[in-house]
Amino acid sequence: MRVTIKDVSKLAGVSIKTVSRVLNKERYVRADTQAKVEAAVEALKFSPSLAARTLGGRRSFQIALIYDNHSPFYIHQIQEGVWAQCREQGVRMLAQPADVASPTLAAEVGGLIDETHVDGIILSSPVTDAPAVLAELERRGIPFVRISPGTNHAMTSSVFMDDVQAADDMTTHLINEGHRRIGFIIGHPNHMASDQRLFGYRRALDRAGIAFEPGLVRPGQFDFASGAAAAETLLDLTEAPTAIFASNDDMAAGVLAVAHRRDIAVPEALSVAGFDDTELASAVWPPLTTIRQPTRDLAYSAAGLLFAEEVGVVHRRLQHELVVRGSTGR
Amino acid sequence: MRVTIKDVSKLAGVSIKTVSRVLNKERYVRADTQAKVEAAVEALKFSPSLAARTLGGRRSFQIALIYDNHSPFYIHQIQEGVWAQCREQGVRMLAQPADVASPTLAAEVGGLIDETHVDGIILSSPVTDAPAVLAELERRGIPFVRISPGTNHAMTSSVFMDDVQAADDMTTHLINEGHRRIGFIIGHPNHMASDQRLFGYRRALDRAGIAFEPGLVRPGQFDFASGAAAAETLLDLTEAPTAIFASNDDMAAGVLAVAHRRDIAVPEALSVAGFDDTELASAVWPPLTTIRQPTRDLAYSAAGLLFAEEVGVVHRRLQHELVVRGSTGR
DNA sequence: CTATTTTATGACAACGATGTCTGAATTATC
DNA sequence: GATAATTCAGACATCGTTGTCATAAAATAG
Repeated sequence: MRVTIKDVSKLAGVSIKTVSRVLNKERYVRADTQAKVEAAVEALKFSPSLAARTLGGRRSFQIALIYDNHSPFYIHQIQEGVWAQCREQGVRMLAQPADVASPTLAAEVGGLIDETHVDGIILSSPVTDAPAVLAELERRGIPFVRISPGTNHAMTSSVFMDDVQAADDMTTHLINEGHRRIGFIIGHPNHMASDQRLFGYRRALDRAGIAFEPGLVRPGQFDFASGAAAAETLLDLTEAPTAIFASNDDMAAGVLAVAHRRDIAVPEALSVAGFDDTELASAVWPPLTTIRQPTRDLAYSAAGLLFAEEVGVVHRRLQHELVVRGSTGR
Repeated sequence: MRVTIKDVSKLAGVSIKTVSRVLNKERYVRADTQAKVEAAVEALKFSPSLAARTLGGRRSFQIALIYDNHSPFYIHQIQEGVWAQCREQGVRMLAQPADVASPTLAAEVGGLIDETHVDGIILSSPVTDAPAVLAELERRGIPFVRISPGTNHAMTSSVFMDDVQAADDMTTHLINEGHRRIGFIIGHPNHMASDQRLFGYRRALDRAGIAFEPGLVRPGQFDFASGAAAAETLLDLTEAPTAIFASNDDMAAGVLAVAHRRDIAVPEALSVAGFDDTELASAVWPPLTTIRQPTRDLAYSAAGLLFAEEVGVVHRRLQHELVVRGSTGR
């Protein structure tokens, strides 16, 4: 049979309430009592039932991570970061895929909260910017933190990086290498970061006095196929770009593939840049010059904010980094 | 305040037990009573508390997926598949990273079960073959299903593919393309599949009457870096192989990178083959000839077996497929 | 038409923790 | 040394469901 708090209390010779106190590190427990209880917990290998703690108490020791992002790398890093923080805090993580386009998303999130009583929620882009979800969460007054939201005015904490500056950095890097015709592949329209990266690209061009050419900008979906498709049309231009900056690594890999197929030497004839520095960036040839987005740290940090009490609303910006590898140059 | 079963019962004009009956699709509820209850549930947007159901009842409506696999692609597909099945069954999935090398793993799994009361567990390779974990699960008598276990004699269900045959198929394919010196990169030693793939490679060579050369076989870790390192040593041989078969796509990507760096044309001067057909296989250049492992389906199937009652122990083999792309040929 | 079985519903205890309240033991204060 | 404040520990209600049992109503059997 299951080992319960009752068994522990019996073995330790104290009341169940005292065991509970030790478990929750409450005040007013004598050191020797605590030691007795801890010994009993250890001896019985007791793990308290989350269900009972949730039902009886005010906490559930669970948080949910809600995501809708089709880059496995990205999700993996996000999960990793949140999970690491949860482990430190002794809290379970519920990973919940979602579909931002679904009209029932807010209701589903509400149902999740009712069912699981989660103590808080981490929202990953693009769910960070689904108005219905935000409204639902605010209505319920449940704590939540957003990772890389597109809008910063919400009355809730967030962690993010400066997408505009990062895209600016990358574009400037390409300009400094002598490129004047730089193609750009936009990210998935659901993600606000897509606009910001485009904006950073334009800002860098402006500063360098290079005219913006709409023909050099193509839409994408953050996946390999759309990156390849965009590359095809860009390289078909009579005056093709000498560099292509894709809004994420997956699309940059698509560009590389097209370049290889057409026998265009990278970086000699075409420079290719990505964004995110996921595992993919170093798994392709040549390895991608990219922006190291501190994805795992963003996630770790976000979960940290969720647990930090009394800190109020925090908007924490984490530093990105330009990682120069073999895919750019002249 | 939270909507509880009491509110529903009040609105529907029945007892809470009757609401519970409807929720659990029990027998002996009149059709009109059922309709009344369902209407009330709908009107109040009631979602029953998992904690209370778990505590009061015999089920927790949760299962856990335990994995320790460092290929984000693979994990992603596994999670996807299990999650899809859980969604259909109205059950939550707890994704739990683990470290097979940790001496406390079995205890951690035990703690997880005690804490969450999960109804069942999905084990993904290599946790499928951690004796301490298997013993712990069997001791507790909790249902579990293994995905791609290395050993088949356990008294519990599993889903898998024929790794030996798959590796044999790939090797045979390379032989048919005219290759006689075929390098092989072994997978991570923790994974039983690594041995099986090596065995398939040898079996195909034997059948074709090609002598096995230990020098053409190198150890790997299932990651990019180890694949690249193995490729370096293989290509340094005085009589280098004309084809390299890596035990997974990540390592094959490493081989490709080395080939590119050394200006070895793929597939003209060197054929490269992978295994798994993850997203990576089509994101590199040239796209990898590989074995399509039905990872997502394996996971989906595994979760299905967990929920299927009364079927007893089932060992289900799913079909693999040789996917020929641009990285092999002559 | 009565006895029996089947169907349908409700009352109430139980699950295993935490929260609240109460009181005893210890320490601090004057 | 008496009183007040603080520390420590236990009794008991409570959280929101499901399981068990009792029993009423309806269907079936004889």
